[in-house]
Amino acid sequence: MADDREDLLALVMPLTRALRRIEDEAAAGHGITMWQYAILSVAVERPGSNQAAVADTLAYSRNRIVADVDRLERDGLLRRQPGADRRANVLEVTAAGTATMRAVRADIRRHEEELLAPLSATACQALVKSLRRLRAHVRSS
Amino acid sequence: MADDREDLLALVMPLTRALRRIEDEAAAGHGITMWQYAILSVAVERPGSNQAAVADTLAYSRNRIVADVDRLERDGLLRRQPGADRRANVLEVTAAGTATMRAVRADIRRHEEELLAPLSATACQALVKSLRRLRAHVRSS
DNA sequence: TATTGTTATACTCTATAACTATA
DNA sequence: TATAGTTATAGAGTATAACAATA
Repeated sequence: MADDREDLLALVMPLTRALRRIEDEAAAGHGITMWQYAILSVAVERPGSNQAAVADTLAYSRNRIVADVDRLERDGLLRRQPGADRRANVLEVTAAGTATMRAVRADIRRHEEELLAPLSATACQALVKSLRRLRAHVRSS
Repeated sequence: MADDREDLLALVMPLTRALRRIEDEAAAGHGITMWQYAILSVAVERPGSNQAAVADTLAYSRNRIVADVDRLERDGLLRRQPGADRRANVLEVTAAGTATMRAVRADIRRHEEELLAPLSATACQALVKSLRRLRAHVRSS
């Protein structure tokens, strides 16, 4: 009853905040937002995805992705391509879009390394492994 | 360059979301919000704290805490006590407030256990240890 | 009938700035 | 002058509902 262990949320939230800031700043450094970077990432890694699929993968919103895709298309980082299903827009990332995505990702990786500095290589591997397991678990429940 | 490792944020965000929902629902189950539960927790664990100190501890806002303290005081879970510095309100949790806080915490712990189920006891300890180290690191930077 | 993309709307959360009373 | 608490306001973020085109 008098369980005085610390809340897990209080343990994880500072880390999440720091990671969020890293992605915000890295994306802003290349003229896009964190969500736009995430959209480019998924569109590159899962070619043939439409807007709904990308939004669902990111646990993002099918409404809000519209404005982001508008912006990415206007800036020439991505194209809406008609697919077999003529309702859907297949998101095709351009060469410029891929380059921007990779540049943002490189910046993110650099700052993530600094953040992980206090952990040993094995501790870091164990952390990633545990986080992957927990993610799979919360997704299936 | 072509660093194809996954973003840490994408790894941590689902976990944070699940923990956030656990706390939201546990607090709502006892008629308060997650932030109000967090305020009660800090006020209990650090007696003599004023509103600013509690807000800072939670990385919350000195503005928004006002309405939460209003609500907690109105419901008899907490009192604003004048301290030596008459500008400051020392937050004194009532017996009812302590009971509510512990009840919410017990519900949170129960759901946290379910969430951590896929990890072994040693993996769980290692995870908490690594998260504590990372939190200390991001706070000091 | 259901789904994709889209738009509009409202609601919540958050950040900023100002004000008061004390110090 | 600086700080604690308070209030008001504006902005960002988010959720919900509706619509047209297509399946």
